[in-house]
Amino acid sequence: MKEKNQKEYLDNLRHTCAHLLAKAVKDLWPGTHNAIGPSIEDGFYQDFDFGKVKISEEDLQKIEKRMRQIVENWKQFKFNEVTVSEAKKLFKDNPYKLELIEDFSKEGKKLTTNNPGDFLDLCKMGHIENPSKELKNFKLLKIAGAYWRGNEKNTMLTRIYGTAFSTKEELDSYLKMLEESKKRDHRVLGEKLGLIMFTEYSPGAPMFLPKGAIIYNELLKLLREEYKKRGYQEVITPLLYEKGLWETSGHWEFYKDNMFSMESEKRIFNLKPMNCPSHCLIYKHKIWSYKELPLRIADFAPLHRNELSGTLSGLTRVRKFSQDDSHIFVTEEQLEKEIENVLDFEKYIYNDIFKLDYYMRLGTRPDEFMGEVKLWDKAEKILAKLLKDKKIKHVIKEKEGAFYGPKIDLMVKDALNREWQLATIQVDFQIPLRFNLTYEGSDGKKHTPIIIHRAIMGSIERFFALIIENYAGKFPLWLSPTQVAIMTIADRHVEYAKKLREELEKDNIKVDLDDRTESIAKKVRDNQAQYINYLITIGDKEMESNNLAIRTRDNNVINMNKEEFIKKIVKEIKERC
RNA sequence: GCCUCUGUGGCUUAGUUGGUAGAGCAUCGCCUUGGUAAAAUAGUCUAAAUAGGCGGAGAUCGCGGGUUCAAAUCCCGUCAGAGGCUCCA
Repeated sequence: MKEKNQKEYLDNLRHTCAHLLAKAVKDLWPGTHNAIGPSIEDGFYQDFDFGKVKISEEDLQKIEKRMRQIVENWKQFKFNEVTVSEAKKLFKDNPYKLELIEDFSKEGKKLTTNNPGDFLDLCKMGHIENPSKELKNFKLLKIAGAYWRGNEKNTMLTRIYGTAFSTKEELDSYLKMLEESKKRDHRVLGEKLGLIMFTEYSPGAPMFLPKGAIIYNELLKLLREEYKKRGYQEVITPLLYEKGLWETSGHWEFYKDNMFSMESEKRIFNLKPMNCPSHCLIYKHKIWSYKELPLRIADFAPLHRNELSGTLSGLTRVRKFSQDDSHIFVTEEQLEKEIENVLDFEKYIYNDIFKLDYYMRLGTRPDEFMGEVKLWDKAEKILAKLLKDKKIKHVIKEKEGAFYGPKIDLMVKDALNREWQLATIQVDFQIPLRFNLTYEGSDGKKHTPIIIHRAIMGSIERFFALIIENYAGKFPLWLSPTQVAIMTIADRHVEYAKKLREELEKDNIKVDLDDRTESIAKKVRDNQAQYINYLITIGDKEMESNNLAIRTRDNNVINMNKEEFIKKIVKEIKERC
C-alpha cells in the first residue's frame, strides 16, 4: 500500500512539473499553445505547438531556469468546475484545449480547471500540495516530435520530456543510471567489441563481423539442438516470390508497401517479409493425414520488410533480419497441447538459458477479424488458461490480436528501458483457408488445419541486441566469441603459446593469441576490455611446468594444471554455463 | 514517412566573428623493454617506462550544388545516424 502511495505521489509530482513546464514555455515564447502533459514511467512530458518558433535542446536549460523562478510562487492548486461555455471562453486561443473541451463534454465528463497561482489550465485532480516546497528536483531531458493525439494525420507538436523526483539523491541516481545504461547500449557495445557494423548503402541491414557471426551461429546451434529434441523439421526456402503468391496470402492487399519489389521479364517479384506463404506451399505439396500432424516446419530464412526510415534503430528495428520462425500445422484438438509445448520452449530459452526478465501480452479478437467467433473464443480461452496455469506474468490486451487469430507476445526491455517484442505465438484460422490447406481426418473427410505461427527468439537480430545489453557485453563462456586469450610475456614464449593455442583449438575452444611486443600489463588491459572469459599468461614458469596462470573475468589469478583447465572449460561450454 | 538534433583520419574528438584542418587512441618502422589493466584517496619504493621513447603514414571535413577573393564554418538540396511520434519482430 505504501508503495502505491509513493507511486501516486511521484505521478502527481511529475504531472505538476508538466504544468510548470507549460507555464515557463508560455512565458518565454508567448503565443505557444500547450496541449497535454501527463506523467509517464520515470518522468513526464508536455506537448506544445510553438507555431513557427523552433527550439532546440540548448533551450532546455533556459526553460529549466525559468521553471525554478516560477515555482517559488506556486501554492496549492485551486480547483474549479466550469461549464462548457465558460471553458471555451477561458481557452479560446488554444485550439487543442478547445478540442479536448468539445470531446470531454460529448463524453459527459465534468470540465475542471486548476490554478497554482498564476497559471490556469484545463485539468482534473492529481497535483502535489505545495509545489514551491516539494517541486525542486526536476530535469528536462529531451525534445521530440509527437503527433497531436497520436494520429499521423494531425499536426506535429513539440514534446518536451523531463523527470522529477522527491529527493535530489533519487534524481541524481536516476540520471547516473541513464548514463550507465547508454554504455550498455548494444550499438555502443557492438562497435566496441567488433560484433556488428552498418553501411549507409543498406540502411537497416546489419552486418555481423566475425565475432558477431560466432555468437549468431551459436544461437542458431542452440535452437537447432532444441528443434531436434522438440520435433521440428528445418527447411530452406526462396527469398523471392512472384506477386501471385502474395495475392493468395493477402499480403498484396494489406502489406504491399512494406515489401521490396522488383521486376524481371515483366513479372513482379517481392522479397518475402514473412515465411508463412513459403510453408503453406510446402504443406500443399502433398496430402496429409491427421496422423501426421502436428507438422512443425522451421526456417531461418532472411526476411526483408521495408520499414519507414525513421523507425530503424540498431539491431532492434531493421529491414533485413531472420526469425527463428516456425509454422505448426495442427488439428483443433492438438491446439492446446502444442501451444503448451511452445510456451515450455520459451521458458527454456528465456528462463533457463538466458535468464531474461519478460512478461507476456495476450491479444484478443479485434473489431475487424476473420473466422468464426466460436473458434476465436475457444483459442482465446486456451491461451488465457495456459498463461494462468503456468503462472506466467502477463497482461491482456483486449482487441489487439491479429485479424486472423489471437496471439501471445513476449516482451523484454532494453538498456534504455524501451520495450521490445521478442517471442510470439499466433493462432491462425485464416491463412489455411486462403491457401485451401486440408488434411484427412479419421472420418475420411477433409478438414482445415490451424496454423500456429511462432518464433522463440523472435528475430535473431533483436534477440542478439537484447542479450548484448543484458550481459553488458560479458557473454557467458559458451556464447563468447573469444573464450581464452593467450598472452606472451617475451618473444621467446611465442612458440610455446602457439602450441597451446593449437591444443585448445583441438577442443573447439575459441582462442586469441596476443603475442604483441607490449607489456603484460597492457595486454591484460586490452584483452579485459574485450570481456574475454579467461586470460592465460605464458612466461618462463609456464614453459617449465605444465601449469597455466589464468586470470578470470572477475579478476582472480589462479594456477591450474593445463589438462585440468581444458577439461574444465570444455565441460562449461557444453553445459552452457 | 513526420518533428528536433547530429555527421571532421579506423575510433574519440578540437576547430572562435569564413582566412593553410589540430590532438588523443589505434596503426606502421626503429630503439628500449616485459609477471597481471585503469580510475579515485593517501603514502612508499622502483624504473627507460607502470598505457615506454623517437619517427612515419593516414582526412575529397557524409555527398551534391550555391554565395564569396576565400567555406569544415554561411545558404539550398540530399544521404545516413540519434531521440521521439506513427507503425512493428
